[in-house]
Amino acid sequence: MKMHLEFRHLRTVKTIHEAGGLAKAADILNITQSALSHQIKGLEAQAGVALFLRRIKPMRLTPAGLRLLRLAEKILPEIDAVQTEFSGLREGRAGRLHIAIECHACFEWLLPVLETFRKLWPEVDVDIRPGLAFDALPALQKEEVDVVISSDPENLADVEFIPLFDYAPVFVASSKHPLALKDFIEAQDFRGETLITYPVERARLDVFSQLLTPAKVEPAGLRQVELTAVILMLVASNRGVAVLPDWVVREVKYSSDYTTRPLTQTGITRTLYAATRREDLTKKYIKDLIHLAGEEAKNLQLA
Amino acid sequence: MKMHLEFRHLRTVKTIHEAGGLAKAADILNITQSALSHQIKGLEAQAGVALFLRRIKPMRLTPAGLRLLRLAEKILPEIDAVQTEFSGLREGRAGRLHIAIECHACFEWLLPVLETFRKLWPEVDVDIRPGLAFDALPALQKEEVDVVISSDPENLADVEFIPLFDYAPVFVASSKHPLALKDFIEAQDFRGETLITYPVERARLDVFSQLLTPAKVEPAGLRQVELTAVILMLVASNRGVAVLPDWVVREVKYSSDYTTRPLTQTGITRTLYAATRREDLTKKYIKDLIHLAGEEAKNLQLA
DNA sequence: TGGTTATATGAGACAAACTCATAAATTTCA
DNA sequence: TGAAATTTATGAGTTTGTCTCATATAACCA
Repeated sequence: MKMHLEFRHLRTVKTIHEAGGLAKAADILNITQSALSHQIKGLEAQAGVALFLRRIKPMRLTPAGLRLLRLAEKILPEIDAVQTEFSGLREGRAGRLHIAIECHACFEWLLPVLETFRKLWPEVDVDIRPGLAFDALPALQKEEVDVVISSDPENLADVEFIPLFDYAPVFVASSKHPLALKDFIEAQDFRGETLITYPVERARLDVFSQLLTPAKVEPAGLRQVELTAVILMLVASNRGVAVLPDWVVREVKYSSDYTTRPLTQTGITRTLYAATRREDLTKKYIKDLIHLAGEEAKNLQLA
Repeated sequence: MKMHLEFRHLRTVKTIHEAGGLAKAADILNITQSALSHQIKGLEAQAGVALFLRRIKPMRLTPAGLRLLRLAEKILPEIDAVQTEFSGLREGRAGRLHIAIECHACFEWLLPVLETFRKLWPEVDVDIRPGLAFDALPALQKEEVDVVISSDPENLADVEFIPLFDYAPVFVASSKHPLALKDFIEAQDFRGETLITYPVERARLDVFSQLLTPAKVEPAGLRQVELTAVILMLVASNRGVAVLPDWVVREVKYSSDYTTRPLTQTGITRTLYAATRREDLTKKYIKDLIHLAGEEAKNLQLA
């Protein structure tokens, strides 16, 4: 004997209890009194227990019925909460914004952007996922993340790359370093140096993809460091050289013992993009994020 | 836009998630894959949000779908718990046993009985309600209580009075009290005494209903005391006399400074009954309670 | 790219739930 | 106490929604 309880039944039990009678409850629920009578009769038959005292006239709950009432009072608000959340989603107030960043240094400007965003869109679930920095675009397509920050746009059917701002990867070295005397730095200059980079594959590092790999130059040494601040400290104390986006060295002032130089005579310019699924471009909060990123970029350039 | 969420949907969401696909879930739920497809399509239409990623092949939950999954995982166990409780009720293992006691002294033997009962019937919700000692029988008929302990049986259509045991209301007085010298006590003997009783109406007190009211005798003083132990203390210190069921004075030995005497030459014998709704007589635990009460009574008589 | 697996869709069958009309039971009030 | 009013129950018929069957479409994998 299996009981076929449904939300309808819980709502009925709760309403009959609160209204203090079948007829009034029927009125509240916009349903006939007959329907309710049939409904609870069916429920009682399936449950195998009496839920209401019928001998009494405005009918009341039995202990078993009261148990069901407690269940209703626990469960129904949960349903309502979910309904409310969903209405948020429908109306674009709520949603998920999980961001994958390919460029390791992007924390620097992304965190303040997200701090602002969070206040504007309190119902949006924000997160940064540096974990899948390698294959972020497949993750985007599989809807595991919603935005990918990248400087290597690809031509994909369902993904749109929106330019955020331009930046220049610049050479960073200790002020006492011999190369600090040069006007600009070329690939060859790295030959005798220890290069400090973020711990990601070479293809994702501007130094390699834009300079060293094309010139087939291999630095004397390599060292991988997670944090921007630490990279700059190591560079300042002349333990190696690095290449970082210009805004990083402008913004972060952990030490003044390093100098920056452009890469190549003309300098290298790159563009940072926000990649999203085409369908998500209609979402206001996605557009807002991109806008905020642009604003933040301006601040950084001026700094 | 109203969302018509039902338990069925929660089960579906949960099963699809666990099975890792629509087809497998359909198999587990003993339903066609088509039905599930229709079901979630309908749900998504009404909710207005996508619950599953259809671009991916074994389809997966969207964030909204995951929200629903969390709801399912919270709610479904609650349902199961209630189902289990109800099956207990159906099979007579569980139920409610709320007892109203008209006779105030009955705590003395009822508590140990219930202690035993509780172990035998762990799923029965036991309670004593001394509050409605006055109109206990209407409460029984309205299913507010399930058993009434009373010594005044009435002839009611739907209520059955089952004799539990006989007892004798006996006179209790200080050992130093002049009446302690008499072989038996008559109504007239109360004329100069202060009578200590439970705080209930006269009609419910054996002294009045069986002795004083018929004889039109009024004691010199009256004092109402809640607790049996206190009544006996007061009697022992000669602050008044009392009439209590014989088992009380046999069992409770708070003080040895009091003596008991029978009421009238022949002694008065009364019977204590358990009143229940006729329909409840089929319940095993009700029969068991009555049986246990009889056993306890025997112990008291022997003590 | 073609085979395979997984999901979607449409039409019809079926069952559940509702409405309407009315009966039965309980309470109220004169 | 008995008639009126109120409240719940019941049966028949209709509507609504959910399921199945057959088949189309889409994604995955080699």
